[in-house]
Amino acid sequence: MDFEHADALNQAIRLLSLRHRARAAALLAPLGLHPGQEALLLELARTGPMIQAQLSEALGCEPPSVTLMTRKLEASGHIRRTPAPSDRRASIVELTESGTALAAQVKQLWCALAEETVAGLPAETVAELPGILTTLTSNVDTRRPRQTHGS
Amino acid sequence: MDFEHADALNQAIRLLSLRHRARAAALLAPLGLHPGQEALLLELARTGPMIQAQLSEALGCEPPSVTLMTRKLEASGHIRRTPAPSDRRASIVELTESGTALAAQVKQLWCALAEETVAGLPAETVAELPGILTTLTSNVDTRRPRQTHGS
DNA sequence: TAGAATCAGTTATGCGAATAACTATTATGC
DNA sequence: GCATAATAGTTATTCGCATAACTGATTCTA
Repeated sequence: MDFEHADALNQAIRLLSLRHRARAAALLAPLGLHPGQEALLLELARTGPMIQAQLSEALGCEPPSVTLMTRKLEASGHIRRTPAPSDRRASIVELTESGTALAAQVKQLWCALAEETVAGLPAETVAELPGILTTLTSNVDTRRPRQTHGS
Repeated sequence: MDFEHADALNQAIRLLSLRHRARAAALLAPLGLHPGQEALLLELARTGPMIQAQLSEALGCEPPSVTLMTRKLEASGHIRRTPAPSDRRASIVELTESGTALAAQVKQLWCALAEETVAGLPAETVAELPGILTTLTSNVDTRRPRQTHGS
């Protein structure tokens, strides 16, 4: 691949990151959330209470990041951390009532953001987009080094 | 769009950001660069000397970010900042010899990264990928609100 | 069962990037 | 020409995310 195409691709990914995150930040700000925190709330809403190591795995970020995010979400009252009975090293993280309500709001925002993001694209492109992006992601994934399609 | 699809898309974009950036960081580290700095070098290599406001526009990030990045790249000797003769507010940023050589290395890495990123995708998907990503980006762009294809 | 390796979580630190607030310069309008 | 607006750049602060180094708890093993 020549540099022109390579740069177009890498630059497009970099800019999409910036803009999509900035747009998410703008939508989440009225809820008092910073981008990244919504993923934690949504994961808890989807899967239920879990320990931080599982959150780290599910969110695809490192444990220290989870420590800081959980601390802030706990301070704002959206999650609760309780010691795990079977493992005194671990903390069980779960949504509070406030957090559950907030997650429901985030879900709506999330749909609006996705629709806004793919506006103007043909439906079939939209349909295959998640798969394409997932392939790209696993191609450059240094944590789980390969395993493209989960078949 | 229902939440399942919306979340799949938003999450895929978020994860691609994290992983692509992390992979870029791993490739750039041996050159002494942090991700984001390579874009500045490549822009200077492509367009030539320019002032920071133009860099901010070209890179799609805010002026304070440019201030910090230019300071660090200047400290490591890859760029040079000289006062603009016609405007005493502005600084002209240009590559040094070291920066020019580094940019050439970055170009090679950039091609390798792009090829790695799109591995396993059909050629026609790869061909339309930059356009799709650019559309997504301008759909959520809060700086230049719309104007998808530059026709 | 004692020692080693592993694992959960935290702290410290550094980076990119953002906003807000500020200085200094240039351009504009009357 | 002078007051006002707009522009270039910086500083201060905040956030997410990363790595490195560490503590404490658990598990494996010899």
